[in-house]
Amino acid sequence: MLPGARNDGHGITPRLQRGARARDLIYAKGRTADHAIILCQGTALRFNRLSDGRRKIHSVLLSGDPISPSMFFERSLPFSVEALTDCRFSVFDHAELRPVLESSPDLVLSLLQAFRDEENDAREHALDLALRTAQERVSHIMLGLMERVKLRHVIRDGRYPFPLRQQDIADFAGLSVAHVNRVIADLRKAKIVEISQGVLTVFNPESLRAIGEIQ
Amino acid sequence: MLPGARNDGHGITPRLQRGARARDLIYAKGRTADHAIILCQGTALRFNRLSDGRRKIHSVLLSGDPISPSMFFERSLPFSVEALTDCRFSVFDHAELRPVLESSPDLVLSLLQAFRDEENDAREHALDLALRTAQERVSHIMLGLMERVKLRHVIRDGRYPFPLRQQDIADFAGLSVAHVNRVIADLRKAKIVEISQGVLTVFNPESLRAIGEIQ
DNA sequence: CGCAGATTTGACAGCCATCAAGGTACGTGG
DNA sequence: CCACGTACCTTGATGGCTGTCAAATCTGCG
Repeated sequence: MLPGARNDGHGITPRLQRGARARDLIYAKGRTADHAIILCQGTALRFNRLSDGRRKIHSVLLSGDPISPSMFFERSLPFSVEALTDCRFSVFDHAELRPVLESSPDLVLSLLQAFRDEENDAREHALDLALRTAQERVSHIMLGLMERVKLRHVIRDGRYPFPLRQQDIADFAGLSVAHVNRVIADLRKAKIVEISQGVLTVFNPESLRAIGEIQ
Repeated sequence: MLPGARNDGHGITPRLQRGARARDLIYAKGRTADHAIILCQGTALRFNRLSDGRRKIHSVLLSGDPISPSMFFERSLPFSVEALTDCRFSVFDHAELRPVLESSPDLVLSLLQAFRDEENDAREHALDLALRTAQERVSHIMLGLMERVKLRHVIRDGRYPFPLRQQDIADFAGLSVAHVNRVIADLRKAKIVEISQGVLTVFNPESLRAIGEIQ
């Protein structure tokens, strides 16, 4: 199925299909936008940047993810979104969305559920940041992304597409690049995982889960 | 207005009014519950506990706050809730809630907005944990609570009701009690704030904001 | 080839955790 | 009235995890 021919299963046709190159800004924090955006292809990052240049990545977006559930009824968001790889995404106008939402209770329900998932994610992430070590956080990030990538790709030989650079992992896990590098080096030396050319190879998933699995 | 006489402004009457003593568990993580709970009086904590006993506080609930927006349409939550002070709360049955929600679009909208606020809160909190120092986090927690308490109480002489113990602040900020104590001691020595008997006295709000205000 | 971006590594420092001990306030019971 | 227990706050000593800074290496690409 071509991206241009897709809809969301609710009979809504996107007004626009658009693309972005890796590192392009898809949405700038606070910018007014009367539309919702859903990622169709590629990987993107939700993040905030502080005045001193430090960055916090809130989540990684994969194909099928909306930029944010809020964007279905809000005109601006409190974070930015940037393409990590080349992306394609669909744009849905608020004007066209509103009547559909108002007449479709189950669409509203999936919106509520999307919000619930986002909130649970954010809470779990905060728990990680507060209580887990660097090793645990990095492993947990890998495991979380692996789970989601599995739903979209056939995985062979434990090789997962993994487009995050070490700087991205650092900004996600609240660590310095140097330390993320050391953590990954340790995982590599222990023959648990290896990252190379945007591919995460998992040699020992049990050990990885033992370190990064929550609860 | 008596708590028992309150409703939420949408014409829904709570099925039950209930109370809890300080330190009582109001809701246990994962427990099935076919109702939503709204705090009417007192202060409560949303938290998770790890198997090793460590605790992460996700947020502080004040009067008027729902235990969680999810609870309006989910049967269980992924965290527990405990009374910090003596509390009163209202219980709304799902069975009675559902038809009201389905027939009232603006109620659903406020639910969506509540979710948006929760998510933004959680994200901002994660950013704090990832990028801020202990001083900044503790000050930020104080400022956030002060803002919300201002909406509910008349504040005189910079004296805010503040029921969190140092252990609670630690579990909220992802710090050890010992270090929270040192941070608070520094703030006291700098004549910025003082905590005593559940009252936070702010001597120098400008300095506090200079440390803990975000952006 | 040469450049830019990313990864890797080492030396060093600092923030904060851990552990331990003591202090204070307050209620309870003898 | 005092002894005692409990909960919470306070403080010091020590160490470790992780940040900072800097430089070298690697990689892809024009």
